[in-house]
Amino acid sequence: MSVSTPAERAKAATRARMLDAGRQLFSSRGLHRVTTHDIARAAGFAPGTFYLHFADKSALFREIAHSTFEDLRRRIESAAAGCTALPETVRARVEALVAYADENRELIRIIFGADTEAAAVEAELLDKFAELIAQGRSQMVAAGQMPADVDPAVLSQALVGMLSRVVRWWVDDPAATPREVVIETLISIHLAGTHPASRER
Amino acid sequence: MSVSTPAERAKAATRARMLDAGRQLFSSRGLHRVTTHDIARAAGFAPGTFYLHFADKSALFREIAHSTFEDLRRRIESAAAGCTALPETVRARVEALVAYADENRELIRIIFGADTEAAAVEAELLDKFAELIAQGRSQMVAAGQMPADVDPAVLSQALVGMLSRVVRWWVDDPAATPREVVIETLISIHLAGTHPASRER
Amino acid sequence: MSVSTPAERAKAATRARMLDAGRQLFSSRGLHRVTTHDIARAAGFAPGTFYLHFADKSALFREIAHSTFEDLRRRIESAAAGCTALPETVRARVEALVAYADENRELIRIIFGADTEAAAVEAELLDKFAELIAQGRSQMVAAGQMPADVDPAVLSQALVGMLSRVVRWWVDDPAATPREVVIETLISIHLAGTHPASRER
Amino acid sequence: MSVSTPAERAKAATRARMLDAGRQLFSSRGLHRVTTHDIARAAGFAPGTFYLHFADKSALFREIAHSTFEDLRRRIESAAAGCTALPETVRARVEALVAYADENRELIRIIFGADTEAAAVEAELLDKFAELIAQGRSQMVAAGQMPADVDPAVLSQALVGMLSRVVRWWVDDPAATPREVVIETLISIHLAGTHPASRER
DNA sequence: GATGAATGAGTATTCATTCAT
DNA sequence: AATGAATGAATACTCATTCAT
Repeated sequence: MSVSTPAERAKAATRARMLDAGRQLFSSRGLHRVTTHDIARAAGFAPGTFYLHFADKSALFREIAHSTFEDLRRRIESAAAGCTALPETVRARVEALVAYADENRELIRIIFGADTEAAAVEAELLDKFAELIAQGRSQMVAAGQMPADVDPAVLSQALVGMLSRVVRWWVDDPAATPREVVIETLISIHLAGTHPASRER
Repeated sequence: MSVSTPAERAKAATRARMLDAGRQLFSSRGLHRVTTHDIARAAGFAPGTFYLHFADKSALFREIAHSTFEDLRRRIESAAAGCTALPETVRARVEALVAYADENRELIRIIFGADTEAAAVEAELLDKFAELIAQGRSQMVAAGQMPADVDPAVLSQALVGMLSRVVRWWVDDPAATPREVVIETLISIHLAGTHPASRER
Repeated sequence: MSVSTPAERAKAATRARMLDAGRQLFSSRGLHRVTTHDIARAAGFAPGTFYLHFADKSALFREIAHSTFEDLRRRIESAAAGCTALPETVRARVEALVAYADENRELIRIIFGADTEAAAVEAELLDKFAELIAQGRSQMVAAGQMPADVDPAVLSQALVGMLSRVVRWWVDDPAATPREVVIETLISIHLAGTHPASRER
Repeated sequence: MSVSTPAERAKAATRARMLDAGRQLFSSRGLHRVTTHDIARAAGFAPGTFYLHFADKSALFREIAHSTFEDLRRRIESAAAGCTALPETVRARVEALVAYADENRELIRIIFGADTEAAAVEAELLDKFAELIAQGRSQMVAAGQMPADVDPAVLSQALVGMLSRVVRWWVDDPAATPREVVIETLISIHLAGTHPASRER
């Protein structure tokens, strides 16, 4: 006994083609430079058909973004499924994230927001910020201290910011930095952040 | 004896009021949900007046974003001006950043991009990402390893991501986390990231 | 069995109504005193509908102007189709031009520029008109006497200026001058211009 | 006793500079691509000053166009002042017109409308031009042969159209046709038109 | 289910003109 | 007489969304 009628299957297929078209267009042009007509046309349908499958443009966008994110989450979790020790877990997760980014550059732009009109300005500013930090770093040569009290919420946000920023930055020019370097660096900061107490002092 | 004519002063005042209005509106609504009419009206002028002072909407936005960033940069650099040792430098910088964020919540949203239509979705996703990481962390108890090879570019991006994300996250609900906790956490990760070699191996 | 779908027919009908509305409005008010809203409203549609059928206002204008001109050209050419001798050809052409003007006063204002910033389009059309005349002239060389001191390019421009000006002037107040007088005068100047050598010297 | 106070002279000078600036700008860009700000700036004054001297933009344009036309009329009339016979009169007038066009290419574009929405003004001027020609014709009746089948009004319009079109066309590319060829051709058509009876029938 | 013509609110931008200084 | 900041009406063009077929 089939769980779907032919009509249902046809509808699902149309929906899927719209989602595909949306993914492609949003990742290259961003949310507001893509019209519902663009999406319908790219999917091979008339403008009105869009609204037979999605409430509005942002509903499609949300669906794409969330489903992409769930994909990524599954990848990360299953990669670390068999790991018990911390370092292996971190390594597995970071490797999964970077692999996903490498394979799905456009999708990374959707979920980590290389989107938007303001993105150009924001990117400039964050780049300046990176320079500022890099300059500071070059002056630093001595050893640091690491207190034991690391707030979990702040830490999470910090790691999110670090991972999303690095991944987003890397997919724009993957040739500039070998994948392994990205992975090792992320792992090492990750572990350092989560285990500061393990450092001497 | 003033170096500017009354007309020049009036013009500069109008410009300043437009900039203020823009800052306020952009920080709460984002670039494309604000019109040039909105800005002019909020500043107390007619629509056309906007174009007497700015080439277009994005020119105003860029000016606000860049000048705000320069403010922040100055704050950070002068805070660390007298420091020589690494830990003090890092502390001074982080404290300056967090203080600035605390005092200029709306501006932080502009320069670190809480902007945009897609921001809502992006924020949701990054929050899920944060949970994912937090969950993973709670399972982790053992010590990590830190390889010596930390790529400077990746590290910069990682720190930028970390700092901007944490600050942006914190200003949305500063009451939830004491400022000192944010500062100490950022410093400890920062130092850990920049001094991986200091960990035992 | 019709070759067009109902939708295509509806679209073509809308287009045609826009063209009609444009012809009417342009001829009485000129290109820049007519808005795309005016045209859409006069045709019975909403403003946005205009852009479903024309790229912009000047595209509509060009289409009206060029198609009108082609109409006129066909009228003139078919009127002179059977003529072989010069005087009959000239008479047939002039009569066709004046008849067209009499029947299509508003259109004459559009193509011969009773107003407008549409000068670019008008210039193109008058240049085509000059070519038309030059072509006619080249056929007359065989049968006619062409003095060496009449430059063909200058002559074409002179005849274009004469014909377009007289026709444009006449349609503004056709009652003031009988059609036959206009025709006979144009013919006599035309022949004189093309046959100056026939004058006694 | 001076007829003007210093203040009056200053005002007249400002006015004159505005007129000059207008002439230059209108001839190269046409009526509606020049703003009152452009004119004031080019004349070295602030925007508001424009309205101290002219009621509005079109008043300035009309003044420029009419005074230019009066210049041309004077040139033509004084050139033919001493002529009594028809052919010499026609020659003198045509030579004066072509010489003026050659020396004042930009001004020709203003009065004979190489562009512009200034059609209303242009139409007035061409009507004056037609009168000028008609007047000349009435003087020729005494001396010349005027056939019954040439309507004076139509003839005037025809000559106006011919002369203005040829002159306007020629100034756009004077190198393409020698001045003498233009002159001789215009004269020959002009005489043919005014003396059609002289043709053999 | 699909179509696609039509909608109409929304918005950036220009510029002739005014008027307080 | 000159200034120049401010005005605000005007307008082309876009696009998410609807609905009759």
